[in-house]
Amino acid sequence: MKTIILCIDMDAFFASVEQQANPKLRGKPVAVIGSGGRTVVTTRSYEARKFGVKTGMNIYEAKKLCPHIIFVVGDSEKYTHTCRELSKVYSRFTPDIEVYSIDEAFLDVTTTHHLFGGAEAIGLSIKEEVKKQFGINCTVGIAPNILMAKLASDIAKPDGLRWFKEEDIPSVLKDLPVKELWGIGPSIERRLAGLGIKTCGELGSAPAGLLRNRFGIVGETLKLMGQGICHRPLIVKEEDPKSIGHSMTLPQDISNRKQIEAQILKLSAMVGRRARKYGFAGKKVTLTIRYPDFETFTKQTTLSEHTNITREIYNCALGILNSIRLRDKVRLVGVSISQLKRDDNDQMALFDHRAKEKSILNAVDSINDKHGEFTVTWASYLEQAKPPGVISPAWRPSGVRNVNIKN
DNA sequence: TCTGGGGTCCTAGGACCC
DNA sequence: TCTGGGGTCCTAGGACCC
Repeated sequence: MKTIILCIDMDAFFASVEQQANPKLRGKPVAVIGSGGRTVVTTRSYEARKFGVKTGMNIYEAKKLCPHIIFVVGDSEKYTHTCRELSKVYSRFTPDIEVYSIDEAFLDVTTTHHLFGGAEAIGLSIKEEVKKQFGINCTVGIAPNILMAKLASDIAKPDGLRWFKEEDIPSVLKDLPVKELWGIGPSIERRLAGLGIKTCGELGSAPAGLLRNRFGIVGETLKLMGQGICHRPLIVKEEDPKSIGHSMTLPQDISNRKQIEAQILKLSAMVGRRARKYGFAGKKVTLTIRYPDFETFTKQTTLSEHTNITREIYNCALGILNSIRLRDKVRLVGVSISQLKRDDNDQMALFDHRAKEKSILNAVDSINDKHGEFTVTWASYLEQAKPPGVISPAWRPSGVRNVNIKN
C-alpha cells in the first residue's frame, strides 16, 4: 500500500487567531509579539508580510518597514486551545496524527483515505472545517512522505492544497533550491554551494562519496532528500522529553551578581515546577549565559542523583555561575535540566502547590543564609514567576511541552 | 531601538581506560 | 630520546526547526 501523508499547516496561525478574535484586526497588518521590551515578531499576518516584516524582527525594524503595523501581545491560552480543537478535527479522518508543533500536524491517511473519497477530499474537508469552525485558513500538502508533504504545503501557502504524487517528485525537485527542503538551513546551503550544488536535483544526483566525505553520515540523508526520499516515520505518540528548560532575555543587561542569581532562582523554580508537574527529574543541570554581544555559552554539571527540586537545581546552577568569570554584563540567563528520568511516583507531582512553596522557601532560605537582607524583595520577585512573555510556536497543546503552566 | 524562547540532534575534542 | 592505538564517555557548541 502506498503511503499517503498530509501536512496541515495553519496560515500565519497566531496572527490569524487574533484577527478572528478581534474583527478590527482583519485585513490589517498584524504582528504577534511577546510582552517584554526586547521582544520580536513571532508571527505576522499576510498583510504585514507584504511590507517585508519577518519573523524574528524586533519591533522597531517591523515598524520601520510597516509604519501602521498593529502589534498584538500573544496569548498562548488562545492558541493552545485552538490547537487542541484542531486535533479533534483531524482525528475524524485518521488515528495516526503527529502534532508536530502548535500550528502544524502530519496525518497518515494511508489506510483511511478510501473511506473519505481520497486524500485530496480529506484535505479539502479539513480546510473547510477549519475555516468554518475557527475562521482561519490552512494549507494542506499531500505526498508519499513527510518531507515532501511539508514541501507541498510550503509551496502551496497560503490557503492552498498541493499533492505531490510519486511520479511528480523528480520534476518538482529538479530546479528547486536546496534550502527549500526541511532540514537544510543556511549553513548546509552554504557548504553545498561550495561543492557547486544549488538545486535539489543536483543534490540528488551528487556522488554519494563526495557527500559522505563532506557531511559524514548526514551526507547520505542529504542525497536521499535531494531525491525526495524520507524514511522518518510519524511520531504518533508523544515521546518523553530529553530536556526541560527556560531562558529569559533580561529587560536590561545586568552585571549585578545578586540580580543574576535572582534570575537563576526564578528560572530554576519554573524548570523545577514544570518537571514536577509532568513527573520528570533530571540528572544534569545546564546554565546558559548570553552577553550583550550575543556570544552565548553553556556549562553543565551532572548531579549524583536525579532531581526536580527547585533548590537543588538552583544550587547546581549557582555552582556553575560561581565557577566562571563573567567577562561582561549579562543579556540572557537560561537554566535547563536533562538526562531525564520518569518520576511517576513522585508525590510532589500531586502536591505541586505545596511543593512549589516548599522549594521556593528552601531556595529563599539558602539565599538568605548567603546574602542576608536583600533577599526579602526576592520573594516577591518569585511570586510573579510566570511563563516568559514570548509565545513560542514550538509549544505543544498538551504534555510537558505545553509551557503554559496554568493548563 | 538592535536581534525571543522552546526544543532535538550531531560533532569535535578531551579525558580516561586497557 | 622522540611521542601506540582503539574504544567509550562527556562537554560545549553549532545547526536546525517552529
